[in-house]
Amino acid sequence: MSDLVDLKKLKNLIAVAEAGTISVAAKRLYLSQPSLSIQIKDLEDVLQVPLLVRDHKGVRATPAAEILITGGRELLTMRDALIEAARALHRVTFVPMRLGFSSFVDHALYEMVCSIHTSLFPSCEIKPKSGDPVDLLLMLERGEIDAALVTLPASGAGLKAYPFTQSRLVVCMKSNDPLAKLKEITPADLGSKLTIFRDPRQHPEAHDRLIEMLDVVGITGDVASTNKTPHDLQWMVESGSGYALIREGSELQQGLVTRPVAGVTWTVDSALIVAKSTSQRTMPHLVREMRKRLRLQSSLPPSKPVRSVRPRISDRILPLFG
Amino acid sequence: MSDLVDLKKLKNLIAVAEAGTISVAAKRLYLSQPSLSIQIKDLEDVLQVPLLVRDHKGVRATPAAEILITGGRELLTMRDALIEAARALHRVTFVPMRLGFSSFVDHALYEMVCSIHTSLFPSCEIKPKSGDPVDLLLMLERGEIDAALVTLPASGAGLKAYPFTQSRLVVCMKSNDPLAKLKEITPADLGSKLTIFRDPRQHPEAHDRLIEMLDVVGITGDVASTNKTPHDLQWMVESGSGYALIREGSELQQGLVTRPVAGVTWTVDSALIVAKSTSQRTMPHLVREMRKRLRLQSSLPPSKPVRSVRPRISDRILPLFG
DNA sequence: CTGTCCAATACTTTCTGACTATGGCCGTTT
DNA sequence: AAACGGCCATAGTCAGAAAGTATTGGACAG
Repeated sequence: MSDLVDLKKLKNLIAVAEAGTISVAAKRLYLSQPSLSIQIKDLEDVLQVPLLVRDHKGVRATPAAEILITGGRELLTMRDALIEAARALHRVTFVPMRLGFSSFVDHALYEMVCSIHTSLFPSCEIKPKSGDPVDLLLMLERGEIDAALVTLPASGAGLKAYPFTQSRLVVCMKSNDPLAKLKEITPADLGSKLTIFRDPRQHPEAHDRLIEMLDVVGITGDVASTNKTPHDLQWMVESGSGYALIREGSELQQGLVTRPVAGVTWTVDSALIVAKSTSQRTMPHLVREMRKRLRLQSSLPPSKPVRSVRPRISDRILPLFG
Repeated sequence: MSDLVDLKKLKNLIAVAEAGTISVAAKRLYLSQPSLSIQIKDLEDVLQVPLLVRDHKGVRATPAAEILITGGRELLTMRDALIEAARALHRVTFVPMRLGFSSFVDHALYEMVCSIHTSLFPSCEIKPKSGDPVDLLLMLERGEIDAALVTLPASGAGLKAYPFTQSRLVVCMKSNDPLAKLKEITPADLGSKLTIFRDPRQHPEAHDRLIEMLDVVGITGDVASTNKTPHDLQWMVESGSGYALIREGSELQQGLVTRPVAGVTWTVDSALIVAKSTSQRTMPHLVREMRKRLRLQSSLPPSKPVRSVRPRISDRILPLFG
């Protein structure tokens, strides 16, 4: 019987008791409410003991559950100590995780990757390296870094991409621009004023695709200004040299606004690229946990029919590899 | 990281260390060798510590593994105590498991069911009830028993069958019978001497199918003697009133032998029948564990192309239910 | 050499576990 | 009252984890 009670279940029971309701606990645990309900029910079935008293405003732990909770906490700390002891004995230090990131990747995503990795592997140091996607991919192939956060498309020998987030692209303009009065911009409005771009050399594939997509709606992307960072991009807009496409929800400088483009939905995908041959064994766990957390909060806010920057469906499934 | 180390893995690590080789431990744990290898490897990857020193004659635990093993044992006993405590608090007694069985079901199977159930749920009493399949199924439908071990086919409203074992049927005869000199009997040899049967009223469906199968090879099953138990069946054979079909490998009385029938492979399936609505929440676990144990040792010893007593494939998948 | 024993790898299959959607219950609000 | 909102439970579906099979490779022992 005891094999049917594992530490994960105990941990979740504790979380439920602490939260006072299953739904709240589920949120904290990045689980759905039914999953957690079922876990508790399984415990009750196996032990044949009621653990929670349910009422309309939540749940309360029964005395039996209290025992399990205190004992469970003890077990959990003992397990941690045990692992600590075993690792200390060998005096092993984790090989640091060398994480590359492009400056055009959402900072929150980068933070999330770091925080999840350190919460999973507290003693594993992260060595961040910022760089251009094209360079990062090369470094990955050479084994100089373990993973990189870049925007798709991204390809390289022996690399695997795990798409994490998808954001809509919107037009960035000065707030006193005449077009800023409109709720939406039509492609025609943009005319030839979409001139401010990210430096194509940073990510040639992404640039080509973007130009391609613009072409589809009749916009010729005249690259007048190329920029190394999102910050520079906004400065250029501010200085009045034209419009730029940026990630919806980006933090904006004073005096700038963004407007969606009517009739199209351009999106940009951020992904973690990992070399299949990496010696970092932490990567699969990191990816799994990231996916778990992003699952529930995913999906773009509904606005327009979606049409991706990346024309082929296959890209979404296997954006890269050769 | 610690969430990636669960008690099951620790338990298996302990088993490996105790066994000295992964293969042996796998057998004891009713697992395949690769599964266990992978589990250990996962642990080593997560902890980034080598746990086993492999050589050609097995494995040896590293110091780090020793720590995990002693600590793990402690954790396991603490968990057991914890569960015990929680259950004791509520003074819950398991509702006993009422298990029916037909006397024509292999006794070893019955023993196995009981031993697994009590090893999973030590404090859950088993109340065995022997009876005829037809009666047992009725009792199941009425909720008077929780599960029954019978031979297929078996059907009933709201019942679900879990086939466990499949045995070949062989002809039982006196050892001084002229046919006993042959290695195999042909259906023609049997002629009309196959006259000793199980009481058809005990299990009408099974009887009908058997007659049907005999008919296919041109044997008319003249039911001259009907018997309530396998024991009685053998007595009848011994007394010389004819042949009987019995489960291969059955224990035989003095003076009796069995011979396979050439050209056909008749088999009999034993299954656990469970009422879907039973209040016994232990049943799913019992079934799962039984399947796990039978998986590795399953499959009939190769002898002849197989042809089942039960004519339709669908029976194997869903032998019953209405 | 060849056979045996053990562990590791590659690939496939099974089944757990998590999700979505929905329904019922109970208070609170309009 | 009726409608709404919060909470838990159930049903049904699906992806991914875990287990299995088959095979390879290495290291003796005969």
